[in-house]
Amino acid sequence: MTKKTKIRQTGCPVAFGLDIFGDRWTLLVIREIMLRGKRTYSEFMEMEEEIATNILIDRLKALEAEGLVDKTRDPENRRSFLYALTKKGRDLAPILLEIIIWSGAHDARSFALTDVLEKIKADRDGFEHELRSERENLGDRCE
Amino acid sequence: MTKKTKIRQTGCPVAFGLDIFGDRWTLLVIREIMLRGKRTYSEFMEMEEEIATNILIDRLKALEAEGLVDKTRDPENRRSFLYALTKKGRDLAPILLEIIIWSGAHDARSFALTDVLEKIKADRDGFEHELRSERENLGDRCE
DNA sequence: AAATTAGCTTGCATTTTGCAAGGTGTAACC
DNA sequence: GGTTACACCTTGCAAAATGCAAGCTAATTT
Repeated sequence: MTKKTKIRQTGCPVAFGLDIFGDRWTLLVIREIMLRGKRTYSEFMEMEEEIATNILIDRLKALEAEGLVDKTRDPENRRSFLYALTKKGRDLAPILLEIIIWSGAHDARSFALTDVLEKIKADRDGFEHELRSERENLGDRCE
Repeated sequence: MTKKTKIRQTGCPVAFGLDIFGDRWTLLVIREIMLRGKRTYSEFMEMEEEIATNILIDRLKALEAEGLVDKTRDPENRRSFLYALTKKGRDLAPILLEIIIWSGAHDARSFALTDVLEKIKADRDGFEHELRSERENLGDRCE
């Protein structure tokens, strides 16, 4: 993992959050897990934004180190691992939803995840609760 | 301004948002304006996290270019400029609030902005509305 | 036992960040 | 009106992060 980016010990919650997910890739990995039900390295590699292998593994290790994801062996495929969000990771749901709402309002070209945006608009709290629930494979339907 | 970071034309609202504020500094500048009522370059330079001058001006220019802040001459001090959030910028309020909530729940050391966190807990929608309102000097009291 | 799959590691070029010093256009002071 | 100070930057360079391509290892399939 690339040298841990300097932590700003100012006690500010905004700075704390940015120290963990304030970069161009971390929240995209979270998105893949939370909204598209992805769970493995190879599935993450399939994301549209073409993340580089070293960046992906770096972010996965950082997320694991911060306690946002758990990594376990896939019992059904011993050469694969399963990455799953912890509660701390699932608690990012509202942040992700607010980003989607903001971009939905301010970017005409944000056509992906429109099903998600519709769900948010229809029942924000219900959908957020769904995302935070522990069961897996939730987001498979999101496009 | 440093070469415009590559835009990911995937149409994903999460990626779109990250293209604009997915770095370690942009949302801290927004925080200074929105929660602490700061308006000038020198006031931003006073932030606890010690932003470098070139990074600050780079982010201010990017925010202006993206239409999140307006830059005007200070009518009362011709050598100063005033940076103010546009509606698009103020609409980031919920994202900032959710980050504060998340860190408040997952970082014991996030002691700054506790007054903000209390306000959010007491009346989330009211406080968000207050932040989104057009009048200035709102956040002066936040610590 | 050869090929394939899944998950990485490594080396190197490019880009961004961070740090320190310097420069420019008001404005205030003597 | 000359010096000083303030506010806002600019520039040069080192360090770190990102991006790209190739290669490597262990588990599995053929």
